[in-house]
Amino acid sequence: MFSIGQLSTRTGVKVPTIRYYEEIGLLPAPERTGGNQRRYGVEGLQRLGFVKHARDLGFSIEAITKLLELQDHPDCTCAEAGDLAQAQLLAVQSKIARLNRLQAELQRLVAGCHGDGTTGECYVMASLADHDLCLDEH
Amino acid sequence: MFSIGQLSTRTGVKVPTIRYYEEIGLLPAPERTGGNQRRYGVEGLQRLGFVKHARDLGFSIEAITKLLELQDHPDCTCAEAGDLAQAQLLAVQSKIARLNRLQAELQRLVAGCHGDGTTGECYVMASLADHDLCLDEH
DNA sequence: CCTTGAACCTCTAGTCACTAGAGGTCGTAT
DNA sequence: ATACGACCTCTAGTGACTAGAGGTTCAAGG
Repeated sequence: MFSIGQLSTRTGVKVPTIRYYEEIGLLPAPERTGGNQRRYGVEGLQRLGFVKHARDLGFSIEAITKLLELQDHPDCTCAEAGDLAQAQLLAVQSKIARLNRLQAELQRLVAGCHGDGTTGECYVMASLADHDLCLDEH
Repeated sequence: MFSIGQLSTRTGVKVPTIRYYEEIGLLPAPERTGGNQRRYGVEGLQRLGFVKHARDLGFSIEAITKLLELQDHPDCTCAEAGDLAQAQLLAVQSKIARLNRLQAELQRLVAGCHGDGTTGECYVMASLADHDLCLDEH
């Protein structure tokens, strides 16, 4: 049996976050001691590990809820899990593309600034004020 | 003079968001008509354009507040603006690195799923449940 | 057995950057 | 004069937590 603190150190999920997950129904309410403290079994640890891992991969709580439902009904087809992962992959890829564009502009912006003038003639400020100075859309 | 709606269509910032920016002090309170409606001049339009552009580049409201202060005192050195842009660039780059790692794992995850089994034997589910199946840390 | 102190409990409120909705007023075109 | 869209304020909600107050329980050392 694990206390909530032990679960926290083992999974890397903070204690208030674990309680929050329970509150929103992502984790089932565990047993309690006579003094009303949470005690988790191995299955609680595993479920939280699953949640943590999926969160690290950027899955939303909503998506994780669906994944957990699939996990609880292991005879359902796995296509849906694949779809969720696929959607997550596309979201990640579009974020990367967008960030790459931002990176390019920020690099241009930083390169143009020598830190030796006043903001009145600063390329960073001018570029932020005037979108037309950007090379591409964002 | 522009109404809040005209400002919205010209900058692409939604009307409630403009009011929100005013509320938190990012935009100065504009003039009002006799009937209490906001009327903006060109400088209001420009300031909102600046904010929009910086937000699109991922600057936090806090950072934008600083940038606007710098803009309002154009005789200060621009080094600080450069620092903010530099910090933003580093943040973007680390996000990109992280997302690239996630992308790799998600691709592996999606590739391993053929959508023809049950979740009991699904690679997606197994991989999410067991972090040890990951190739690298995240 | 007793005490100490860290870990636990609940509850409320705050974070960021908005977004949604209710219920009412204003401006402008016909 | 009358529509009707755009505007106003205010409150509350979003996601995914985080922080703090104020109180209780557990486990280890004496």
